[in-house]
Amino acid sequence: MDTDGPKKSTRVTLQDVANAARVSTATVSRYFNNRDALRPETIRQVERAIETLGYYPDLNARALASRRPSTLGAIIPTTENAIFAEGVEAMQSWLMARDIMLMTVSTRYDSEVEFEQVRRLVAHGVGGLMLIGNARPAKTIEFIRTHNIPFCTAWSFQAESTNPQIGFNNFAAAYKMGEQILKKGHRTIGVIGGLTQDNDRATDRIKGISQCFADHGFPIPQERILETPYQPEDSATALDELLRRAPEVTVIFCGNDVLAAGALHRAQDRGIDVPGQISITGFDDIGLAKILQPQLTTVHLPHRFMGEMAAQALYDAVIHNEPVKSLEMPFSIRERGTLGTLE
Amino acid sequence: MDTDGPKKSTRVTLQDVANAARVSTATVSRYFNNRDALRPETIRQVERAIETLGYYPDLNARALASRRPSTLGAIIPTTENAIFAEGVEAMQSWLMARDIMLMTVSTRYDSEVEFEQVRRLVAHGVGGLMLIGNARPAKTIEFIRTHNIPFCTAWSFQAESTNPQIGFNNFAAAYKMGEQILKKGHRTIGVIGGLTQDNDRATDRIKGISQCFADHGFPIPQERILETPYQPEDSATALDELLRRAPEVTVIFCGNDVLAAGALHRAQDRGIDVPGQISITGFDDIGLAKILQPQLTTVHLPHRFMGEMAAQALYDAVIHNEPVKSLEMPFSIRERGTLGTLE
DNA sequence: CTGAAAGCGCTTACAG
DNA sequence: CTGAAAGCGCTTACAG
Repeated sequence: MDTDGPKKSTRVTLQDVANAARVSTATVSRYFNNRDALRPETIRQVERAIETLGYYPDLNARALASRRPSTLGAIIPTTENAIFAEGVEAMQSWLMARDIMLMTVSTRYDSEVEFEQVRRLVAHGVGGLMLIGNARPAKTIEFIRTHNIPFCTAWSFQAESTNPQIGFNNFAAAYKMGEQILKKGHRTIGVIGGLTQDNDRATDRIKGISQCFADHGFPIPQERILETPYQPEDSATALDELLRRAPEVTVIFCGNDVLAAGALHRAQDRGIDVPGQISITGFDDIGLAKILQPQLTTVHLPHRFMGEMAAQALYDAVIHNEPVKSLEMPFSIRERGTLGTLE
Repeated sequence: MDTDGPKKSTRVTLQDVANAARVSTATVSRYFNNRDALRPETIRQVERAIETLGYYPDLNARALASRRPSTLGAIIPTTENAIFAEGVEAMQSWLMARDIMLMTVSTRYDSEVEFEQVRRLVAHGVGGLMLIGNARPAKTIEFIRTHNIPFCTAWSFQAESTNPQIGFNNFAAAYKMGEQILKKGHRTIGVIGGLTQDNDRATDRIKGISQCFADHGFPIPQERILETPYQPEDSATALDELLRRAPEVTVIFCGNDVLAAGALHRAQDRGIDVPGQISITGFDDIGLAKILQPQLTTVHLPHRFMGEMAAQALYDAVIHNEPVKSLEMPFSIRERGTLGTLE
């Protein structure tokens, strides 16, 4: 089988294939990268050698030699709930079909951790980077630009941002949900939003619902707007606090589905009928929204589509050297069970 | 700043640092890998050069040259619900603290996809691999062994398996849940399990609950055991079917929390009180279990601990050349709201 | 159409 | 303690 004396490594290399096929490594390389340049007969020889040796190229070595990266990075706030999972999964599938690996890491909603993750991924040779949202210390984007790495942000689209963005208008989506809530007759609203620090999605969603109610003549008092970490327990606590401060609210706008689930759970625990006594709305439309009882009325987002578009934008940037262009994604309100009509 | 003429690449390399520090690349390399071998003064020179140039090592090139991998792979059935997310997240954190990147990919519960993912990760140079469970076509493990890649399986621990496993005994856990159910007075049970094809967790859980009820004199008729994909909708459909076949059941053992959530949701939709009229149990104790109303009685697993142990086992194997040793993890029953006492 | 050779960014015996 | 040189597994002008 092995006619060239002892091999030290267990790994089958290009060189091994070249020896077996009695051609140069350049030719074997061309088999993978420029097959048209080879004679049919040569192709067959190489093919046979690859087959019998069970050769698989070392993609890192290829990336190093060709200066064409084989990995991209996605940095998301959390992997532990489904908010980003579906989009990232779609992104990964799209890229894998093109032989690019997506490295996904999380920040726990901490912009310092995010910065560390950026450096780590760059050190690991990612050719492009997707980040979530636009709010973060300037040094992070500076670092990425300095290293000349194509990037985009996602899950947010802000006219005022200079980042390439594949996202949606969180302000407008929250505003629209506000109109829906108003249409149902609600006038007295509470808000349980995510922490707005370095989080433009949380910020814009709170701004959107606030602006909407203000525009319609029902400005939301500051004490009815709560910020909380993204854990169901935190949201449950926030619900208690909100009801203490303003027992008169008839509806609670939550910054995402996880917060809505926590609030719903606590309300039901306290014997409050949803939506009979209090309505609750979510945001994101993750799988959870349809498992809850009643199902969540929430903002639907095109998670998979957004992931694929981000993948494509980065791919074109890294492989075809195109600039990453922004793309605004649509959203819509999904009316389900937790938003009731008043009187 | 740059005294050595024009640079083509934008990337700062070891060579650049060596030039700036007026030492050889070997010395700069030693700064990272064998600092003790350097004079304090040399260290300072190199440090300064690194600082001013903003140098970060290319970890792939390092891995190539040192034959020490910088990445590990985790292949899990799905990233879209939280079943594996917490464990993998813990694994990733543990490895990152040691400068190893974890590449996570999913199989959609398809063992052919899993095989493809193994090849892909190996091509991308992972030094070790974690797979979920022990049931899969033989070629997958053969491929891994042929390539001499350390691996372990997780989320399952079977005495009869020859794989290195960092997992728990699914059979015993299901059996224990069965005892708990019996203790509550239930005798007529239905089962909604996951698809058992190439899935030892699903298989062992069904076996465990079946054995338990049989041992206690209440064997479960075949038609009261349903297998279904892991989507809440599938589970909802399964509940309907189960209730059609056997309206007399007082409790439903579900193969995991997502299935339990789907069954719970459908039951409540049909106006069935849980646990008043029907009890439901889950498995895994993911975050979801505590958001549902009532909260799920389920099997608690040490997700984070299991992830960290898998990380450590693989790390020791890859870096210190130790064999991967199996480890059986504990489990426990979490009594919450969905399992009621019969009369 | 194909090969010899240089090079991608590192590490590591081997000398001194 | 430090450097010159070979090598990790690939790709790609450059010749022919």
